[in-house]
Amino acid sequence: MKDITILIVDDESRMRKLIKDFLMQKGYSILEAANGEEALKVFEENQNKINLILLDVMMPKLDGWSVLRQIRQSSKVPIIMLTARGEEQDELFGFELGVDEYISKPFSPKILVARVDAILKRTIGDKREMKDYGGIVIDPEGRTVKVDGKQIEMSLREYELLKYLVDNENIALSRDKILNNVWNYDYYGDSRTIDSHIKKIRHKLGKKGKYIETMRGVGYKFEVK
Amino acid sequence: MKDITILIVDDESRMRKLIKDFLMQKGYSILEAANGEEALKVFEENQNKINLILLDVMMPKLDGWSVLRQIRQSSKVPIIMLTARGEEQDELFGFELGVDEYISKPFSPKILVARVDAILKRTIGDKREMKDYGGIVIDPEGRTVKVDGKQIEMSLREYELLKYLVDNENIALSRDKILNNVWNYDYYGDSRTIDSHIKKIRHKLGKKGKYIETMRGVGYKFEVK
DNA sequence: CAAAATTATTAAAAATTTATTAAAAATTCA
DNA sequence: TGAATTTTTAATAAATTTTTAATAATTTTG
Repeated sequence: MKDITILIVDDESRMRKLIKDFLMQKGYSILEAANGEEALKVFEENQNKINLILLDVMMPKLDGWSVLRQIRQSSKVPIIMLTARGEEQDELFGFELGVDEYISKPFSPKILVARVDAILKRTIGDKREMKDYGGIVIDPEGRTVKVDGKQIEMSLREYELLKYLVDNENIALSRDKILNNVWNYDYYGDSRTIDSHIKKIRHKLGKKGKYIETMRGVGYKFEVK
Repeated sequence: MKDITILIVDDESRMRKLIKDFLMQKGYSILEAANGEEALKVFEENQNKINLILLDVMMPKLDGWSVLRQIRQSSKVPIIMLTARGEEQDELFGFELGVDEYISKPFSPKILVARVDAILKRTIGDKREMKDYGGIVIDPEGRTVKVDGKQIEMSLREYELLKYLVDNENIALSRDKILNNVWNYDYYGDSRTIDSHIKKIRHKLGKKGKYIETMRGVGYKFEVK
């Protein structure tokens, strides 16, 4: 699961900070808004990367319900409402508008994190980050490589070497650098071993093997041509 | 829908009746208890079929907190606490003890029903959900594994290891990660022990054993092929 | 252009990693 | 406690990967 962003909307900065700290600790990226208007602005600007919204009900300028309604016109992003006690009568109303969950203040951080996790799990599942380098698709989580949609088998060193090359796309890498990064720092072997692997990788990549360019006297470079 | 049973614990019979009427109307089965002691007795006798408890805090003989504590020693059944206004300061304390939700009196029946529905949805609703991984069906509640409809016996470690693998479907898991997650963090043993278990699991899965892929130099990966 | 330097290719040796098997140790359960 | 089961260890076999070494091909340089 990679880079999940949560928007926290609350007028109390102390509350925002509290929630932010806990969620960041769990590895989530955070965006903040201090009122309804700001929330809509931030949401609009980052719509594509926001995975969940924590939305306070009681806020100046534009309250949570209004924000909720606006957002629901264009998005199904999961929303958790933060309600102060005594606002319960509105809850039913909220469910109809597509609120996914309520958390009433004061709440324990544990509860908050648990609910956030639960909702994200059932909405995003796993959003994996696969990169496409001109038809070479690498899935780092699954450690797989596909060329034109067909998976190819790669050994550990082959995979790591290819990964290192594509991670440094368009950058010429010296043999030394490659050895230090793909092999252990204390590797003493022949630097010819790189060639062997490059050979095999190129072969497995087929036509796209030419993306690995030989930099004579230096090393290699990955470049989509 | 399966027969869902809710235990209502409150010393006021009028209150019990009110809640009961609404919930029965929604199709739930109801059990009642008029005080803490009775609640524990009823719970013990019907533990297996009770899906949720509505628990009043203020009661003679044995108050709600004590009942909560007792029940939490043996069960994770969802519990909603009914608090009178002014008891809010105890809530944080309650969440730590495993309270799922609070509703403060007086409340609207609609709210009550909405919360009950919401909690049941996320507890029974998705928990009973068995997952099917290409013919391997896992029921986390029953801790059972079926392959092509036939149940297979699995030891603790085998089950946990398989569960960890399928929970991380399509993700390559290093031996370290596996050890840290399936075994204790302080496990010092040989990492070869993983192989032994993998061997056994694969054997038990029969043809589908090949879903557990060896990631040479890394670890293993579960992938339905 | 020829020699030198560098990389590609090939095949085989060496090293590493995993699978398998069986037995020992630990744990559970009646 | 003792039997049964589970888990771990250990040893060996098997499979795969990595490295090495030797030769060929290519590029650079004087």
